[in-house]
Amino acid sequence: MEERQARTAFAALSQETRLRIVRLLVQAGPDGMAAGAIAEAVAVSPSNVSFHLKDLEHAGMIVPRREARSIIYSADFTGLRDLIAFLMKDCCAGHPEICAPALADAQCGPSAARKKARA
Amino acid sequence: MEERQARTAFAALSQETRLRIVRLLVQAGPDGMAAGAIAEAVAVSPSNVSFHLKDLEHAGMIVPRREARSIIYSADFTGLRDLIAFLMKDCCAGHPEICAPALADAQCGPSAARKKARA
DNA sequence: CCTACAATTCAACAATCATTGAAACGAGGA
DNA sequence: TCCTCGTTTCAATGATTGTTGAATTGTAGG
Repeated sequence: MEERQARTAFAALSQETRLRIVRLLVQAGPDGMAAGAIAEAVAVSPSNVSFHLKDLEHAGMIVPRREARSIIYSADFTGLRDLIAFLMKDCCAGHPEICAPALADAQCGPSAARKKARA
Repeated sequence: MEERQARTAFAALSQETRLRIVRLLVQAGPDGMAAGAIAEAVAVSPSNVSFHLKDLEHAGMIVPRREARSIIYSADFTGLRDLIAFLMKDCCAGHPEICAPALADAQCGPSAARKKARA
């Protein structure tokens, strides 16, 4: 991931409403949520949520799809993953021994350790 | 890590000069660099670098120490680690199978895999 | 074709943030 | 003590960003 792209993603996540939207959509999973439902969930006006959704989409954090009259947004797990990778690469650059413990603390779930061991 | 703190960190990293400073200090390691040296390295005025350093310090991304007449800044690896953990927790929440592959891609170095396997 | 609905776009305004240069501060060395 | 160097603080300015409400676009049903 390029530095410029990473900065755009960081900027997107630094805003309260946008971060709440991302967390909401991560929880919602691949099914996603309609723009209107998101607006209601985070309690902001439709035009405002649209503004932020566009920003998040541009930052590669969410992805839209049309479904009947609604537009459904869902988290872009690839984008989120790439951002984590960028951060880890910078954090650990030349100092794996300092950052490595973070991996243990930040494990996603009980299966993660096994997946690592396989490698 | 709290959401508010994470947002402050994201905001800090979203600015070009600040991100360059963080990457510079990560590379510099625990020894860190003096404010003046940082200013020269990223090619901005002393007052401007001071402004950004204060912001990064407030965001928990760097830590200062006095040394003779200079003030030495170094990367706050704990803060960076916490931010990664926050991102992974949000990204993976309820979906470890989607995010887990990121760990393999983002390994710090060749020794990381062994350290994981040990766990 | 007309109406209703979901979402976006637009223009305007308020608020926040980045940059600059001058001035002030604090720690050493002569 | 006085002077110098490294850094920070301050006030002013310009640039970005967030918010609001009205107008617009696109989709579906009567």
